[in-house]
Amino acid sequence: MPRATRNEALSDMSLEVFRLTARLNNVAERLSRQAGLSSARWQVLGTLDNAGEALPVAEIARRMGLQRQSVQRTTDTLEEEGFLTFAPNPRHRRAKLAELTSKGHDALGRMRELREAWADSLKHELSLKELQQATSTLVQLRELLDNNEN
Amino acid sequence: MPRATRNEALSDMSLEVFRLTARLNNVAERLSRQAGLSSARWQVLGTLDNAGEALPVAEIARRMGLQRQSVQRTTDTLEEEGFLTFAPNPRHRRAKLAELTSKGHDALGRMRELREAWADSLKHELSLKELQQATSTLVQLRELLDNNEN
DNA sequence: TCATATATGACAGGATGCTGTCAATTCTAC
DNA sequence: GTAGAATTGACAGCATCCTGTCATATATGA
Repeated sequence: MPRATRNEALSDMSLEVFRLTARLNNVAERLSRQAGLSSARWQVLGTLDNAGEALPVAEIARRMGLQRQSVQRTTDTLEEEGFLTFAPNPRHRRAKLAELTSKGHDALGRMRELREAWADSLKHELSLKELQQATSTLVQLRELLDNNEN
Repeated sequence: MPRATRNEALSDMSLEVFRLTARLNNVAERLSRQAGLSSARWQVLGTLDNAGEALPVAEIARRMGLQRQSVQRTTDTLEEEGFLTFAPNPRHRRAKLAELTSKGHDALGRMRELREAWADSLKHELSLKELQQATSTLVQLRELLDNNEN
């Protein structure tokens, strides 16, 4: 494959990722607002729920691929609003463990309904295979960027 | 295709798009800093260059898929720093036309070199076909979101 | 023509990403 | 065991996205 062509394809994909991100964020903001959340807060709660256990902030950040300090603020807000609480961490005195409250679980349940309704309303021609293949390519690129520190 | 499976694939892809965006933005910030730009400013200049003609701010925003006001501030900064200028628009008194200065062209030239060097250093196994197929899927989803106002 | 709708830029404020720095805590190597 | 490295949270500041509102300019339709 010609070098220039490959580079151009990479560049094109990057620009499209940026464009799509804006749209997806808009959708996430609109849906999550109906549950008293935002896109960022939803993702933090989702990460916690997905983990199946209480996690320190730094660990949530790693799983989301964001900086510690970005997640810190979001998590603090979520605690203030009662969506999660901090429990003592027997393995680290400072790194308290964030865990969902019942209010947090309720909000996530509501988000699941909203997300399903939204996805169902999206009449699209994209096949499961297409979606999975595209996702796989995105994952490969992300892992490459993570490992090479490029 | 089962509804739940399709929805899950959509959700998985969305989360991966968010993760990849963070990495791509990091790369773009690091590269563009070397040319006195930022990721956002680079994209604005690139959009102007790609258009091949002077454009009002609102038109740049449409092409980038961002809100007018977001691009406005970036463009104002670029003008202050001399990367572009505003020329009168014979077709609209308020909507002045942004066009690259020679400093803007120089910066973009430098960015092209930096981008090529970066892409060349990225030893990856991603085929041209994979990249293009993934991009095509992303485009389809974005257009769907644009048209359905979902 | 003229009233209304639409498009544009200006300005302001909020949310959330980043970076940098510091102290507290834990881990690692000797 | 102890010194230095790494991790973590706290705090602060900046960039850039968003939204909302306003006045101005243009386009549309009766």
